[in-house]
Amino acid sequence: MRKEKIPAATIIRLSVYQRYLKRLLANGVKVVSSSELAYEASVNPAQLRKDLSYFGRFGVRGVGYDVASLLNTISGILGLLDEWRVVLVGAGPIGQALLRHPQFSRQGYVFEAVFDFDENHIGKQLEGGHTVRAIEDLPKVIKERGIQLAVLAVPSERAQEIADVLVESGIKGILNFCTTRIRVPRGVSVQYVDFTILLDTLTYKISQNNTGNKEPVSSAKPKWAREHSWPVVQSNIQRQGVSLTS
Amino acid sequence: MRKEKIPAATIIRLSVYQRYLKRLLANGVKVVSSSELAYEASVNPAQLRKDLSYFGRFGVRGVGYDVASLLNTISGILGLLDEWRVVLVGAGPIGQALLRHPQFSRQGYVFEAVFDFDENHIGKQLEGGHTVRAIEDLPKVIKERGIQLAVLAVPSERAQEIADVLVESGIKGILNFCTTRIRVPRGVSVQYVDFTILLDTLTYKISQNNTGNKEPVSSAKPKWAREHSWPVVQSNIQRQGVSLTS
DNA sequence: TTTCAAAAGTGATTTTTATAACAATTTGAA
DNA sequence: TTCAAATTGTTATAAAAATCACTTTTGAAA
Repeated sequence: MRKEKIPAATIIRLSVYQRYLKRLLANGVKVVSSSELAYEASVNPAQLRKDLSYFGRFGVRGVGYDVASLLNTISGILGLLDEWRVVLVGAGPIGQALLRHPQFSRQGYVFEAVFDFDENHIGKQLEGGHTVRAIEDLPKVIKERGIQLAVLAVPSERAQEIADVLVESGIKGILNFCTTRIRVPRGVSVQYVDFTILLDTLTYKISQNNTGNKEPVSSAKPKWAREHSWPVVQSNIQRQGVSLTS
Repeated sequence: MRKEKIPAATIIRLSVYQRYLKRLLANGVKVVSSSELAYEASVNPAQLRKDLSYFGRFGVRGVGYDVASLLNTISGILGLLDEWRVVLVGAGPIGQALLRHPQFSRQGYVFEAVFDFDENHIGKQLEGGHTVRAIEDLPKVIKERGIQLAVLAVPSERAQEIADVLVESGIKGILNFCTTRIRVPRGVSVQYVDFTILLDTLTYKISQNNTGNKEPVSSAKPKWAREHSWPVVQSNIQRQGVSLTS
């Protein structure tokens, strides 16, 4: 079960499972079955078991998974047992909104420093106690503190230029809110957050439906839904990626 | 070439192609080859040609694609030739940042109204001339103006509840910034924007690299990169989805 | 004209991913 | 003890998607 190539979609699903496991744990649930957890995450239970099987055997047959222990296992796989420090580049509306987004700290991400190249922003105090610093300080801060993650929220025209600086300084992962594909060397990963692409896929679907060009819908209830008699809302995570990684 | 099932990833790539075509057009480029455009979008040129072939034949052999015409074609496929009106639910930091995000209007999306259930927000004037309205007004506004798209940026606990209202009111597509999977009936689509999931995939990769558990890297230059002698930075869009649609 | 290089379109093939199906294990009740 | 129900782990199968490799078309230079 080792050594096999692990689908990118599996990692994304692990993150979703992790989130629901946290909620179960908070609710005092001790044990969960693949069917239950898969239902929460809107995936096929066989998929969930398969996803886990890439990494080992964590359940008890006939019983299910221990919530606390599976949560810990998945967090470990994702590398989330420790805190991750992140630099934010770009203190515009999106950047500032992210600083205040509770989900980041809840998941163990800590914004260490904020940078911008706009003279008007530099030196400004932001909510949360961050002071906007000049891009020139980036390499120093990243190297000194050994930071590996960056959130990139600058105007798209400057995305590549900043990405180069980040990579040069030792950043290993970039969460990119810009609308340009950036190029990074092997060993550095990029994930894109691209709202309008997603909206475009929605408009595509709506347009299809409106023109009567309906998707061939398999109206039958999928077999796995019958494992339990839950209402079917097939909103699978399959193929969700947004990978764009390199 | 019609009637075939169209991969979700194809639609996402169309959106990426569209964006680069816009830039080419703005730069006065008249004609582009599949290799050039594919390089910009970081995909395999055969992939691009195949993506287009689902919808028709738009190029000229030996020549390439007319930029203006292909842009128009793709925009039409995606349903982007008209303006789309959107309601925003949730006037928190993320929601407000989105209102100010230029990419939306550039792509033809117009925020028609903003809603929140927080008494402290309701009635507040936001930059851009929007006044925050109470959730109670949602159904009326959506129905009266025939709005089909919604951006959902409320606290996750309330996501499903609001989604139900949106669906009930006639919304056909939801861009969901909440961290809960929402359930919607067939005919309604959902796209998830989930920052921390993406960060988690970055930490996974970084952790892998750090533990020496490297991905099996195919060090050879992919064949398609040899079509032109460009430097290879394999950051494919393949499998990017974030679909989670229903 | 003829020839050649460029480049689209597409069927065939390969790769990747998801699903199904079932044997193995566990628990608890008869 | 034995049996039945629950539920995992995993192999086999199917589905989906990406890539290749080849054919066709075009335009331009010789």
